[in-house]
Amino acid sequence: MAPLNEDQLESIRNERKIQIMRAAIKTFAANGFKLTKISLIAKEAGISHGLVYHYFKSKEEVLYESLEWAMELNETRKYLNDLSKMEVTPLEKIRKFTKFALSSSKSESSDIFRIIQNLEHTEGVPTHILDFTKNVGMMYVEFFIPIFIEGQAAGEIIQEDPEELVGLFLTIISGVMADDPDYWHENMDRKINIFLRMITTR
Amino acid sequence: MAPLNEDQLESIRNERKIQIMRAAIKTFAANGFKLTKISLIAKEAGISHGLVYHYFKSKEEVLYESLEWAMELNETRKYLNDLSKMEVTPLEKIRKFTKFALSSSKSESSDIFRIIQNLEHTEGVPTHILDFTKNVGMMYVEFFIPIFIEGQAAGEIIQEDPEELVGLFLTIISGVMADDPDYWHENMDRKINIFLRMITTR
Amino acid sequence: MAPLNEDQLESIRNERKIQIMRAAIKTFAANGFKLTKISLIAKEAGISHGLVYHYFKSKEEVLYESLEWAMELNETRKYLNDLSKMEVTPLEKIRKFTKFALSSSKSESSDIFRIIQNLEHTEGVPTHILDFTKNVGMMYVEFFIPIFIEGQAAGEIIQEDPEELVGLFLTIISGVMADDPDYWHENMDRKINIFLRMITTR
Amino acid sequence: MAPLNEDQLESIRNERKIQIMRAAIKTFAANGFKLTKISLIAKEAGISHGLVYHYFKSKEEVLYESLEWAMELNETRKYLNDLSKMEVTPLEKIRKFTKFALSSSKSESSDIFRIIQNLEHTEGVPTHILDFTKNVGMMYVEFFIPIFIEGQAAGEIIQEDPEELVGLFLTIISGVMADDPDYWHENMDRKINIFLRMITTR
DNA sequence: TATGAATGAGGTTTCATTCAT
DNA sequence: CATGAATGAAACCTCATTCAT
Repeated sequence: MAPLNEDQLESIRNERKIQIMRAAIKTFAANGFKLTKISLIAKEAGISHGLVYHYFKSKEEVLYESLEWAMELNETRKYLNDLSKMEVTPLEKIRKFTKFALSSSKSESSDIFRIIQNLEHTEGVPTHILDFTKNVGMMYVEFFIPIFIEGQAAGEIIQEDPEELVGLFLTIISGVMADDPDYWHENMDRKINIFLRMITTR
Repeated sequence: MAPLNEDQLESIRNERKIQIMRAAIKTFAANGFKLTKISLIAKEAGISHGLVYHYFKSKEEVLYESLEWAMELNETRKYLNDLSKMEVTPLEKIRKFTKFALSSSKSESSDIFRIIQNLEHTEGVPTHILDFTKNVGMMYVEFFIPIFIEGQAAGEIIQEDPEELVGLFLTIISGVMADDPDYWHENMDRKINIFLRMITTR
Repeated sequence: MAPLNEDQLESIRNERKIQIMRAAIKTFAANGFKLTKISLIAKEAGISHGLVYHYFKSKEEVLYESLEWAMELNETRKYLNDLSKMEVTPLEKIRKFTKFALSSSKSESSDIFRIIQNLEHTEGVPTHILDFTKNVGMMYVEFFIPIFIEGQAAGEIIQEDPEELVGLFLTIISGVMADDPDYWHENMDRKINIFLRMITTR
Repeated sequence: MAPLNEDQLESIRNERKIQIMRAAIKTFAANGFKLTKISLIAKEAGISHGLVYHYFKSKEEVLYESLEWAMELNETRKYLNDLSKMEVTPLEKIRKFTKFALSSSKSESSDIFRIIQNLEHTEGVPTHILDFTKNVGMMYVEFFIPIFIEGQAAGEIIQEDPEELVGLFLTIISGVMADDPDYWHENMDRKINIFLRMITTR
C-alpha cells in the first residue's frame, strides 16, 4: 500500500508534537525543568519516552519549543490584544487583566509564568532560553506602561513613576501566580479590588 | 589528656548538628528539596557527606529537623515578638514587618519561606512536614489578625474582613519573597509604601 | 497502465536490494558492524530506514547478504582473474596486486577488507558470518601460493616456505589496509618497492 | 574510630584508580572507545559501575587518564630506553624492537597501539586526546630516525630517505599489531627476518 | 565521631526493530 | 513496495545511602 501522503504525515507529526508540548508545558510548570522527567511528559502525553526524542532532540529542546509554541497561542497574549481594543478605562483594563491572569491559574497561561519563574531561578539554563523569558517579561511591561500612563492622565492611577508602578504590579502578579494560584479563586473580585487599591487614586 | 565528658560530647554533637542544619536551610532554600544534594549541604557545612548520616537518618529528616530548629530561633519569630511590644501604630508594625521580610531576603529568615513554598509545590512530601509548614503559615496569620483589627479600629486600615486582608497581605508577601527577592532592594521604602496602599485608608 | 509483471517487480526488488547492499558495504566499512546504524545505511541508500527491513530481516542479515553480494562482483576478485591471465612475471603480478589493493583503499574493494577485519575483532559475530570471512581469506591465500612458487622458480622470490611468505604478505597488506589507507597514496610506487624487498631476491 | 589516615586513603585511591585504568586499557583495546561500556570496565575491574565515576568524571576522562598512565609505565617506552643504551648494531636494535613489539601483543603495550589506532579512525574524539595520540606516534618516529641513519652509515640499511623508511616500518608494525597479534607468535624470528629484509641491504 | 569508598536505583538519550497506513 | 511513527532495551551518568576503617 502506498505510504501516508505528506499531508497526513504532516498532520500526525503536528498533532503528536502538540500533544507532547502540551504535556511538557503542564509538567514543566508543575515540577520545574530539572525535576521534570521525560518519562513523565511521555506518560502525560500518552506515548513512550522514546517517541519524545523522535520529535525533539533533547529535553532542553522540548522546553524551548514548547515555550515558543505556548506563547504563540497563549491566551494571555490574545487577551492583551483584545484588551487593547476594548472601550473601557485604563484602570478597567488593568482590572480585567488581573482577573484574567489570576482566574486562568491552573490553566496553560499561568503554566508559562511558572516555567519562566522556575527558569530564572535555575542554574545552567542556556542563553537562548533565558533570552526568551526576558522577552516575554518585556512584552508585558511594554504593554502596560502606556495603559498606566493613560490611567494617570485620567486621574485613576497614582502619580508615581509609571515604570516603577508597572514593575511592582507585574512582580506581584507573577509572584502570586507562581505561588498559590488557587488562593484567588474565592471572592476573586473583592480580592482584586483590594489588591488594586495599591495603584488607584481615591 | 582526659577524655571529653558527656556534656562536652553532647555539646560537640549539638554544634555539629547546628552546623549541618544551618547549611541545610541555606541549601534547601536555594535549590528546593529534591534538587538539594546532600553533598552540597556537607560542603556548605564544611564536613564530609558521610557525616550527615551520623546526625540524620535521611535527607528528609535533615529537612524536617532543620526546619524545626530554624523556626525555633527564627529571627522572624523574634522580630514578631519584638514588634508586638513596640509602641508604634498597628500600620507601622505592618510596615516594619514588610520591610523586614523583604529586606531580609537572601538571609536566613527568608530561607524558611522559600523552603516552605517549595515544599507546597512538591509532590511526595511526608505529612508531618506538610503539617509543619501549615503551622508556620497559621502562626503568621494569627499574629497579624489582631494587629489588623487594631489598625482598623485606629482608622489606619480599611474596613474589610480582617482575615481576608491578612490572607491577602501574607499571600502577596510570601509570593514575592519566593519570586524575586532582589527586586525589592532598590527604593524599598517607596515600593513598600505603594504596596501598603492596598490596605491603608487614605 | 498495466501493472508491472513479475519480472519487472523482481527486477525492482533486486535493484533496491543492491542499492541497500552497496550503501551497507560502504557504511559498515567506515564504522564497523556495531557502530553502523541502520538509519545511516538507509540515508546512504537514499531510502527510509523502514524499507531496509522489507529486504532484510535484521542488521546482521544486511551484513551477511551484503558481504556475499560484494564478494561476488568484487573488483578484487575480477582483478585476481585478470591478473592470473596477464603475461607478466610472478613478481610483477604481486606488485600489481599490491598496488591495486593499496590504491583502491577508500574504494569498494578495500571496504570488504575492512569489514572482515572489523568482524574478526568483534565479539558475538554469528558463525556463518565468521565462516564467510575465513573463506575470503583462504581464497587469497590459495590464489597467491602458486604465484609465489612460480616466482621462486623464476628466482624472483626468496626461497622460504611459500605458505609462510604468502601469509606474511597478506597479513601485512590487510593490516595496513585497515589501518591507514591514505598513508600509501603518496609515493606509492617507491613505498611498494621497498615493501616488496621483503620477499624479493636481490 | 578515627577515619583512615591520608596515606591509607591515598593508597586505596591510587590502587583503585590503577585497577580501573588497567581494566580500561584492556577493554578499550578490545572494543574501541565507543563500544566500550563503562559497565564492562567496571566488571573487568571487579567494581560497580558507579565507582568508576567516583574516580573519573566521564568515559572520556577514563580513556585519557588511562592512556597517560599506561604510557608512563609503558614497557615499550622503557624498552626503547634500554635499547638506546645497548651495545648492538642499529639493525639489531630494530630487530629487537620489532620482536618486542610483536611478542608483547596481547599485553598492555600493544593495547595502547590498538586504542590509538581506534581513536584515529573514530569521529568526535576530543582534541586533547588526539594530541596525545599524535605525540605518541611522534615519539617513535623520533626515536628511530637516528637509529636508521646510523644503520645506513653502517651499511646495514638501504639508502632511502630515513624518514620514509621509519614511516613505512612503523606503519606496518602498528598495522599488524592492531590487526592480528597472534599471527606472529609462531616462528616469530623467521617472520621478523623476512619482514626486515624490506629495509636491510644484502 | 569522621571520612570517603562503594553500591545501585533512576534519569537522559540512542537506535534496532515493528507496524499502521 | 514504501514511509516514518512508535516502542523499549540498553548505555551514560548522578546521587542518596551504606559501610569499612
